Parts: sequence; structure tokens; C-alpha cells
Amino acid sequence: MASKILIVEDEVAIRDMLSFVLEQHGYETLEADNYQAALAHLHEPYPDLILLDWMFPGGSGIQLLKVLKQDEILRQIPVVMLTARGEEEDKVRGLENGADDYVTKPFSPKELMARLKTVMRRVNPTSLDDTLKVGKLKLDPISHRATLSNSPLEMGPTEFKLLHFFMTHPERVYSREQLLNNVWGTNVYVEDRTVDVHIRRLRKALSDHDHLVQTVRGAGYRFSTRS
Amino acid sequence: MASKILIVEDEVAIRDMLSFVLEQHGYETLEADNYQAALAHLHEPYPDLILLDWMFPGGSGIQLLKVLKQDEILRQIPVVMLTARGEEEDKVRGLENGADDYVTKPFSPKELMARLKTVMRRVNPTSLDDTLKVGKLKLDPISHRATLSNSPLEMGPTEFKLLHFFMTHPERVYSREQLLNNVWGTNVYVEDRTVDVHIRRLRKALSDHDHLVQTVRGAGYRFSTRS
DNA sequence: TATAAGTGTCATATAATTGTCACAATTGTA
DNA sequence: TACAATTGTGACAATTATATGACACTTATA
Repeated sequence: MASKILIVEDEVAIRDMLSFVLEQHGYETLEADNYQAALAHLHEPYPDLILLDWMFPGGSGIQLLKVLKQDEILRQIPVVMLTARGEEEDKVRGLENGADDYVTKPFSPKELMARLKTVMRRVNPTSLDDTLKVGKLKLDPISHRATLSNSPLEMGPTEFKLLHFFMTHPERVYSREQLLNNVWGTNVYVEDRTVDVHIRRLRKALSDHDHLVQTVRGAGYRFSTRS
Repeated sequence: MASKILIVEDEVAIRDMLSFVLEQHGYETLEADNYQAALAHLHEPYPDLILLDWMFPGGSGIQLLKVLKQDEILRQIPVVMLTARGEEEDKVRGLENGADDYVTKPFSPKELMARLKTVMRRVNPTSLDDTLKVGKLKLDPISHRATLSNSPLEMGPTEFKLLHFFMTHPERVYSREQLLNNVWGTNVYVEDRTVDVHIRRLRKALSDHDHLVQTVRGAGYRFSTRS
């Protein structure tokens, strides 16, 4: 899934350039040319990073930065400041107020991308670990939530457990009985075919990603990214 | 002053590595290679965080975790579990028993540090009395007041504490029991179902923002800005 | 002390989830 | 193609879990 980057920059030329470069590298971009427009983008699905021009209409960058850092949720979004060459004080003030890094204008695309990657890796290094991911499908045991393209999936507890089991045991066939043992628990008297029904419910919840749960005729079911 | 981190891990190699990395980052470390040694460190000055190996001699990690969570003082120390890759059940059991996060072995120093920082920030925010904000919802521990769009919310002390806990621990499911332990305090004999009632009262107080307090069927409740 | 608030529990109302069936659809094979 | 085996589905009743209103009892507060 592409990361979303919010560009807050009033100069059209620079904004377009940033947008172009970022999209070239597979990021999605959101654009704002003033304070209000920036705020308007700060809702779900939240951007993964904010590129913030220091000086822009409707409030300086640092003002927005301060607002961001006061919100429990928004404060977690990394911010990279764009500053003019030589404005050392600005850089320091930005970092002191919670910016994660800065890029000095003018800058090369290569430099920009390197900064962004570093920051994203640093700020959010292990969401790659605590959350189970398969393409756009994520399952986070901590929040106990499954999402597809960041929108929550509706499913019952059993389907959630089933999906959890599948995601931790992918690319392998499990018989109905094995699934019952692993997901329902042993010593549970339930019909084999009941698994079918829950498989169906899980597929339904996965909607257009239902191909991840595959039928292996005569053997059982398999969770796989390969068709 | 440097934060003190207690490492409970029996493998010397890993313990040394952890200790080295942590000290590189300016933390003080305490080490324990078994259950007894760990307990021996649990007195004043208390460690600020415990890094707990899931499997270690003299009692499994979860045992120590349970003991910790029964003590009024010790239960406030955040615990990060170390688990082997793929042991999803362990992670879930750890979280259910009050671990604040987990790190999967093998892990990179960078990853480890990121986790620790996140947990420490959440559990012990530098500005403990700062106003918590989520969208239009604000909670100011100092004035002991919660407001929505700047108009004060009417709620009882318990609901306030509950909301405070939720706002400092967003995007995570808590069982009724965990909420009782964290909001009511341990050693308090109260029915699980009582939580439901206070959840309802809190929702009522939040009026049109009651969606922030979400029911996670079969698991508990979650405070989240995401639908 | 009188009065108002706040708490914890119940009983009851609602709502969501579950396991099974019966029957449809699909697949493999003779 | 016809048949047998296997899997997909919609419906449904029973079960469970959660929401809610009421109430007696405590705890603050004036």
C-alpha cells in the first residue's frame, strides 16, 4: 500500500515538483496551499507523513506544527520541514517543536527521497512487525482490528481468530479438523462443515480480497497470496 | 536522569546485546537471568520499564507479568515482552495479561529503541499534566475537565478517569478486567459488568462523539478515532 | 444533617454470533 | 453426459454478549 504524504506548500511550482517526485516513487500525495486546507486533510485516512513548508499563508509552519503535536493522534505523524537555505534558526525551532527532520530548499529529488525514507523508517519502524500484513490487508492484535486499505473490516470473533490463524500460517493447507483444533480449540464438539460456513463469512468480510482464502478440494482451506 | 530499564532474559548473548544497545542510548540497565533475580530488582528506585523475555528459567514470563500486575506499585511499570517470531499466541496472551507491547526476536536495535520510546511516552508522558486532545475532544488533567468543542462535558469521577485512561491508551483493546485494574485499581472487588455501565455513562457524556468508545465484541472496549 | 451526586448490581431488552440444515452449485470422473 | 462427491450459501433457531433503565446504597457537598 502506498504511503500517503501531505504536502503543505503555497508555491505552486514547488508543490507540483514535490508531488511529481513523490508520485514517481510510488507515494500518494495530498496537497494544501494554506493552513485551512492542511487541516482539512487531517482526518482518516491520515497521511503517513507531512511535508511542511516553513512559511506559508494562513499561519506559519510552526503554528501548524504546534497544533499537530497537541493532538494525541496527529502527533504521531512524522513531519519534515522545508526551510530556506541558511535559516538555521528555523531548523532548530522546527526540530524543537517536534519536526522529525528538515530539507533545505533548493533540494534534489534524490536528497528529498532519502530524507523521507529515513524518517518514515525511524518513526514507524515496527508497525511492520506488530501488525500482520498481507498486501493491503492488516491485522493488528493490539487494537484487535483487521483492516483493508485502512478501513476496518466487519467480522465476528470467530472469523477474526480464523483470519489471525491464517495470516500466521499462510501458504499451507489445513483440513477442517485442523482448523477446528487451532481456531475453536480442542475438545470442542462442532461439525466439520461448520468451518465452511465460517470460511464463507470470512470471505464475505474480506470482500474483494476473498481470493486469499482458497479452497483445496478434498484437503481443506489455505490462506495464500498466490492464486 | 537516565531511565532505568530492567532486562529479564536468561541468554547471556541477548542480555549483553540489549544492555549494550540501551546504554548506548543513555539508559541505565539492570539485569536478571531468572525469576528470583528479577524480583530482587523490584524495589526502589523502581525501574522505569521492564524488558521481559517470554521464556526464562524459574518461571515463564507470563508468571512474572501476572505477579507484577497484582502489585499496586509494580503494575504501573510498563512491560515490553520479548517473543520468538511467529509465536502469535504468546503475544496475544502477553497483551491480555497487561504487557504494553512486544518485540519479536530477532530484532534490530533501531526497532527495539522505537518500541521502548513509544511505550515510555505513552505510559509516562513527559508532560504528564498536558492537555490531551483528540479532535474536538480535550481533557485537561490540571483543571480536571473534559470539553468537547470547548463546552464542558458532564461526567462523574469514574467516567473521567476512564476517559483519561482511554485517551492515554488509544487504539488498543482492553478487557473489562484490564479496565477495572487500570481505572478502578487492583484489589477492588467489582463486577466485570459494571464496566459496561460506566462505558455507557461515558458514551452518554460524549454525546455525539460516543463512537470514540468502541465495543470489541468478545474482547472488551477500545478508544479509537477510526470508525 | 439535608440534599444532591455518584456507584455498583440487577433484571430486562437488544443485538450479534454461532452451529446446523437443506438445497444449490461446482468439480472430477467414468 | 450422468453421477457421485464435495463445497458454497441462505436461512434460522438457539445461544451469548452487550446495552440500558431502574434502584438501593454510598459518598460528597452545601
